[in-house]
Amino acid sequence: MADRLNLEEVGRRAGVSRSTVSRVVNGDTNVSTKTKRRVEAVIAETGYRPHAAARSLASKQTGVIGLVIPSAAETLFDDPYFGRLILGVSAATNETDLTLALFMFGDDPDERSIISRVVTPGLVDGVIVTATRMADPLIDHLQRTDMPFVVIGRPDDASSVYRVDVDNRGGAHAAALHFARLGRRRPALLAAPSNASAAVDRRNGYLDGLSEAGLEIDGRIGEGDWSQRSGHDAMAALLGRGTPADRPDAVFAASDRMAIGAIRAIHEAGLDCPRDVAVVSFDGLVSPDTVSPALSSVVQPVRAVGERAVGVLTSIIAGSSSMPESIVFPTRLVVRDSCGAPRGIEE
Amino acid sequence: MADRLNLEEVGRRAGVSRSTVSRVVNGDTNVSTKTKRRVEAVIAETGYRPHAAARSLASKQTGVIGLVIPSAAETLFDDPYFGRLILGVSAATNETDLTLALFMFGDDPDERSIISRVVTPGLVDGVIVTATRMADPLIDHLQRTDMPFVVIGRPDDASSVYRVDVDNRGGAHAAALHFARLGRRRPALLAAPSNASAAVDRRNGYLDGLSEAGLEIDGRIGEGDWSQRSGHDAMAALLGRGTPADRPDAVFAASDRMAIGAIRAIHEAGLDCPRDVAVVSFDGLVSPDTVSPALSSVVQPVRAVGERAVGVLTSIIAGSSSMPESIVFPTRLVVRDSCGAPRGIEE
DNA sequence: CGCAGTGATGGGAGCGCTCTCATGCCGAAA
DNA sequence: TTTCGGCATGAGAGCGCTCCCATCACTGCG
Repeated sequence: MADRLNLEEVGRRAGVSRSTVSRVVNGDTNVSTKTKRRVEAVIAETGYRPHAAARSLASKQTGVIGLVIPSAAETLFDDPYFGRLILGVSAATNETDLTLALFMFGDDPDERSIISRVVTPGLVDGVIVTATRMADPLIDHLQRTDMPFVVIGRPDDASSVYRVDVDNRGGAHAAALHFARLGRRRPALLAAPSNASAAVDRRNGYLDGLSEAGLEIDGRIGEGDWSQRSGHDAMAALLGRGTPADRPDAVFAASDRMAIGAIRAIHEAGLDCPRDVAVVSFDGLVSPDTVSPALSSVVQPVRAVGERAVGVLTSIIAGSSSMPESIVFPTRLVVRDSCGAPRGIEE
Repeated sequence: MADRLNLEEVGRRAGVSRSTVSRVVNGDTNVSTKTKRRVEAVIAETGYRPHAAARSLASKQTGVIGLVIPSAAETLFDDPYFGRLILGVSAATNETDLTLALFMFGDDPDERSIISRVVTPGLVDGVIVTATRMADPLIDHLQRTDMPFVVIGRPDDASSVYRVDVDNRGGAHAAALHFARLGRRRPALLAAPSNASAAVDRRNGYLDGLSEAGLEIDGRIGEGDWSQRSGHDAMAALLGRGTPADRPDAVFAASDRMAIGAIRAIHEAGLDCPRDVAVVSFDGLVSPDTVSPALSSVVQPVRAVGERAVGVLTSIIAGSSSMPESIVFPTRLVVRDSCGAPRGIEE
C-alpha cells in the first residue's frame, strides 16, 4: 500500500532524500540539474502538492492574508464599493500567490468570534481592516498583538497605524470650488453618518471649499446613510422647505447612490438636473449610462486602494522597515452631465 | 526568557501536562473540574490561542472552506448576485466557526494558479464552486481529487456532483404563464449568454411556458450579457424593428439589470411600461424603490443558497452519507408594478 | 484482602514540512 | 601527491498540535 504522498515519498520515488525534494519545490539553487529534473518528473507524474498546514507550521508563514469587512448588512453589496475593494485585494493576492481569507460580520456575537479568529496564530500572516467606523474594537485589539495589519480608511486614532486611504477631503473640496466656478449660489450637502471618517472628511472638505469660495451653506444640509433611498428622502426634504428662492441650486452627495436618489427627488419635484439643481457625487463607481443625466462625480480609485493595501501588508510581513505610514490616493472630479458643465476632468 | 506561548507552556504554568490543556481547550469531558478551572484561568490570563496550522496538521482539518468565483470581471460586483451569495456563505461560516477563503479569478493564468491553490492539501477542508460556466475545468479537476466540493448552479455534467441551485426553469415558466394570464399577445425574451446554465434554463422555461399558453415568441428574442446596458440595447433593437403591430407587449429579462435597461429603452421609445410593454425580470435582487416602475420579478433566494451550500459541504466533509445529491430552491414571481398586474405573489 | 474497573493524567509518536548542520565528493591549487 | 574550498546531498531536530496508550490512584465487589 502506497504511502501518503509527501516529501519523503516523492524523494523515495526519485531516489533522493526529503531535503532535496524540498529544495526543488522551493527553487533552491543548490541542486544539480540532473537531480532537479528527476524530482520534477516525479512531482509532475504524481501530482504532488506540498501540504499547506505543514509548511505553515514549519516556516511560520501561512501565505494567507485576511480582509476584514465590518457590518455585513444585507445592503452591503448594494454598494459597489466593497465589491471593488475585494476585487482589488483579490487581484493582488493572486498576483503574489497569496490566499485571501474574508472575514465579514454583522452583529456583535459575530464580531467577537471574528476578532478572536483573526488573531489566531498560524491562520493568517496579516490582515487588512476596512475602517468603516471611527472607533473600531478590532483595531484596538490588533494593536495589542504582533499581528501585522493595514487599515483602509482612517480610524479614530490614525497615528502609528499603517493605512491606505483616498483624499476624501480634497475631492469634496474640489466639488465645492466647482460649484462656485459654475456660478451656483445656494449649494447644499447630502452628508453621510458622521461615525465614518470618510463621511466626516467629505463633509469638512466640502464646507471648507464653500467658505473659501465665499459661498454659504445656510443650513442646506441633509443626512443619509449612503443609500439611494436616504439620498432621495433627504433631497426631497431640502427641496420641500422654504421659498423657491431658498431652494438649493447645487448639491454634493456623499455617495453615488445618494446622488441617484437625489436626482430622482429633483425630477419628482418637477425640476431639472442640472439646470435647476446641479449634482456632484462622491465615489465614481456607477457606470455612467446607468443614470440620467450621467453623474458628475469625485472618483476614488477603490481597486487601486485594495491592491496597494496588499502591497503594504506584504512589506510589513516581510519586515521591511522605513515605509511611509500612510498612503493617500488622490481623488479627481470627473465632469459628466449632472453638474451642467462641459465634460472633462477637473483637479 | 519566556517560552513561546503554546500548550506546553500553558501546561507548565497551570502545573499540568500538554495533554490536559489540550483536553480543556477541546472541551474533552475527562478532566476534573478543579484542573479545568485552573487551566482556564491560565488561558484567560495569558490570552493563549491554539496555533491553527499546528492544529490542522495534526487533526487533518483546517476549519477553512473555500468559495470559488470565476470571472471576476470589473463588472462582477455591479451585479448584486455575488455579493449576496458571499453574504450567505459568510453568515453560515461564521455560525459554525469556519473561516472563509475567497478565490476569485479573471484571466486564465489566474485560473491556473487558483486551481492548484484550491486543491492544495492542508489549505481548505472543502470548496464551494459557483458554476457560472457550463464547462468548468475546476470542477473536472476537483472530481479527480478527493477534495470535497459543492457546486452552486448546474455544471455541464451535473451527475454525481453535490449541488445547490434554484429553480430557474420554474420561475421563467411562471413568468410566461403570467404574461398569458394578463392577456399579452406578443411576448419577448431578453436572454443571457448560453454558456451559463442559469441562462439556458431561464430561456427554456420561458419558451416552454409560452407554448403551453399558446403564445408564439416569433423571433422576439434579444441576447445580452446580464448587464443593464446590454438589456437596454437589446430592447431598443427589439422595439426598433418591424411595424408597431409586431412590437412586443411583454418582455421577460434574464436579470434585474437587463430589465432595468429594457425599461429605459421602452421609455426612450416613447412607450409606457407596463401599459405598452410589461416587464418581468429574474433575480429580485434590486430594492423595489430603485426603479420606476417597481420591478416585477422572479425572486431567487441567493442568500439561502449560499448558506445551504455551506451546510451541504460541511456534511460531506463530516462524511455523512445518504444526502440528496442536489438541492433546488424554489423561485417565486413577485408582482410589483412593471408587469401591470395587481401586486402580490404568484406561483 | 485482593482484584478488576474507572476516571484523571502524562508521555510518546507522528502529522509533513523547513532549517541547520554534517558529510561526502569533486576539481583546483600547492 | 596532498590539501582545501565549495557544491550537492542527507540526516536530525523541531514547529505545536492531536491521538493513543500507559500509568496511577481510587472505588466497589467478590
